[in-house]
Amino acid sequence: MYKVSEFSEMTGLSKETLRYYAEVQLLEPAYIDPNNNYRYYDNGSYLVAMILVNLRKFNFTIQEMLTVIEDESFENLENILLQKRRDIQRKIADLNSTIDEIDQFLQWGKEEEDKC
Amino acid sequence: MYKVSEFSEMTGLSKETLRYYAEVQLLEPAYIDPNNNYRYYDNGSYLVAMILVNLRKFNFTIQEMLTVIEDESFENLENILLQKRRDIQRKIADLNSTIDEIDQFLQWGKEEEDKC
DNA sequence: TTTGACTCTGTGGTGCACAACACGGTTTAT
DNA sequence: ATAAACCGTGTTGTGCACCACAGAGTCAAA
Repeated sequence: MYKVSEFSEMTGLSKETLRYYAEVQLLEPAYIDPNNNYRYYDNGSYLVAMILVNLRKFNFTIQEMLTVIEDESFENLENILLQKRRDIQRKIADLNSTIDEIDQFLQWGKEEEDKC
Repeated sequence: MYKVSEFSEMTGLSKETLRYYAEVQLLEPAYIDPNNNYRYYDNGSYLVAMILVNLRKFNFTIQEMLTVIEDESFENLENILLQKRRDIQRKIADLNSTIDEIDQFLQWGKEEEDKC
């Protein structure tokens, strides 16, 4: 059983983040001492935390992480990851068309210049 | 001279956005009636508005748009657009590496599965 | 002239994911 | 026993780019 500071160092998640994750029921402590409300985490928490750290890298929102965690069997994790993968590819496509639009705008600027 | 409603329809910028842009001195009205503080826009405002609408499409922040507008000659517009273009390509690269990481995570999941 | 449409100002809210306090209680090491 | 280090709760703030609303004044057409 680890206290927040220790668990924070283990996981790389700040104490505030851990508190926040507990609040939104994303990563609830394994045990809470009823005397002082101290939060304690265990190795199970650590596994979940590791997954969260990864999902965060993938730009998952809290809501998305919740849907992953709520499915305790992690059966849908793969599907959600694949969905996220498609989202990212869509974003890339959007950015590429933005680049095209910028190029058109630059071209338009050049034509205006030629007119002068 | 156009009043906000008319100018809003012309440009596609909402009245609130126009007010906000006036406030941050991004697009200041051509004339403000001192009697009632009504804001009036003209064809010059329209040209600027058209540029802003485009820059917004390119995900420019207000700050970035300000740097464009403050340079009245628009001499730096091309440079700024090219810089933005590079930023976007960097973002694309980041997203691609995120995809790689997702793929690795998926692979890791499969290996864990095999162990069972 | 009346009525409806328009305009202004000022203020507060939005969403996201925490960070940063202040204040007070608790634990731990010496 | 005492001081340092730790923990809790509650609240506010952050950044961005607006949106929404209330209340009041103003304008334009019939």
